[in-house]
Amino acid sequence: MSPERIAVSATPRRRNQRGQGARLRDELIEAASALLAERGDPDQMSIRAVASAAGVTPPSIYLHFADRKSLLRAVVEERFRDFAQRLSAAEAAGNEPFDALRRRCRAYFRFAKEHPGHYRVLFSAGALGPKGIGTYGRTEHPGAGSFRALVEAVQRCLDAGARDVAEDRDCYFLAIQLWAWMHGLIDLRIGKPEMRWPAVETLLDATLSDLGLSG
Amino acid sequence: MSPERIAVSATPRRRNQRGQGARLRDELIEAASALLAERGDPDQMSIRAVASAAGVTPPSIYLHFADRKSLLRAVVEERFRDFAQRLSAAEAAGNEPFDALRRRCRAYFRFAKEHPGHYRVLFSAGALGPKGIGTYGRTEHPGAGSFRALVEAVQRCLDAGARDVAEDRDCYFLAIQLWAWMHGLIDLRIGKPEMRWPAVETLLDATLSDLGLSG
DNA sequence: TGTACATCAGTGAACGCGCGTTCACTGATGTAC
DNA sequence: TGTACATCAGTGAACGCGCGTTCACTGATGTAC
Repeated sequence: MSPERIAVSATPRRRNQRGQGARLRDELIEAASALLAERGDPDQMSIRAVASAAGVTPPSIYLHFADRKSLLRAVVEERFRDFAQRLSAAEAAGNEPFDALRRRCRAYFRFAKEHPGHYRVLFSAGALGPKGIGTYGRTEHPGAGSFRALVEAVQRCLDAGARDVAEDRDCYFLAIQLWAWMHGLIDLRIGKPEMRWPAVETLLDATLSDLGLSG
Repeated sequence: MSPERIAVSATPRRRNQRGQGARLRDELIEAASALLAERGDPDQMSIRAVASAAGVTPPSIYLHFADRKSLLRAVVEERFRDFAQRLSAAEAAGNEPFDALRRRCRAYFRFAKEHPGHYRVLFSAGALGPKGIGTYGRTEHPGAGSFRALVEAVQRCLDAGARDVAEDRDCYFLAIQLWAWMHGLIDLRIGKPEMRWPAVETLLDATLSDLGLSG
């Protein structure tokens, strides 16, 4: 019954060779990632559950991470890296600014659909409670780069002649509007799956058009 | 140190008079509401914390609620009622459809700003985990009425001549766009307070205009 | 009017659980002489 | 080549904690006779 008892690997795991102890670090991050994907809640990523999923006893986690928060932080950074890379790759496949922006947005929705647990951990308000990751202090937030990339993608659309009705809105303002809208749609869909939701593609095209960011 | 030990009322509470036992039910809902407002996470609303806040021992909660989930459900319904009433009252102060819709939206943002903890419990994806409230089954979701009211407010704008460029979008589609956008903005602001956010009023007016729903 | 009794609004102690973290340890493997 | 030793990658047991829920109980208050 107790979830930590569920063995993930049938083979009970062989101790790493001398000098290869750091491998466990990666295995722990991977196991913790899987737990977050499945549960979608950082509180559920317990030291004991991660250890069990990695086929190891709880104290061995402390050989590689100072505490639970450090492990969580490492996992979140890893997931943000993956997220950023997917979106950039998708955008790069576009051959002009409007297409590129649209591809970036579609990749955003795709990530959320394929990894809803991770999406929630990265972006939902609930992820940052007293037991969450807390503040990042003076180091940059691991998702900041992706937001900058979105702002730049919007700017390229403006440069290409979007919103030709002269407006007082800059790329930052428009990026906030677009991001908030995408996030809200995703978060509400996760939280209220019983509602009747129009297709994401249709909604995205409509919104890009409303914002004056379609070709 | 243990949070449940923090006495909320200095006077240790007097037992209700005979026949007035049901009063504790309301006191428990109120205490639980305060906890949710403060913590913003249903998992933090523990039986023991609620009991302590109400000045009562944990088992007495079971005199009025079958289990933790029932209590949580009762609190959420209460908060949804308050939410719906505020938004309707705000909308009613408008004298034409565009103004009414705008007032409804502003009241939505106001509720989230004044009660961020409750907002998260009502609307954020994180609120519905395995330990959350779960599904409402065949009874209507307690927030359904508010969404219908938004759809109707949008429809009145359409009737009043919004989006005169003939469009294929109906009031439901537009309400989804608007709601997703409002929710995303609120949820991101709660989760990423370190970012530079434009004023909500400015953003709302821009978005209503983009959607063709301003007068 | 007085008293036995029923009811009501709770209480106190206990249960088994999973949690983060600590500490002393073990046993295999490599290295120095 | 053989052996003592150091190092490394973990383990096993335990700590104190808060949790949801249960059970038998208590003591004040109203009611029947």
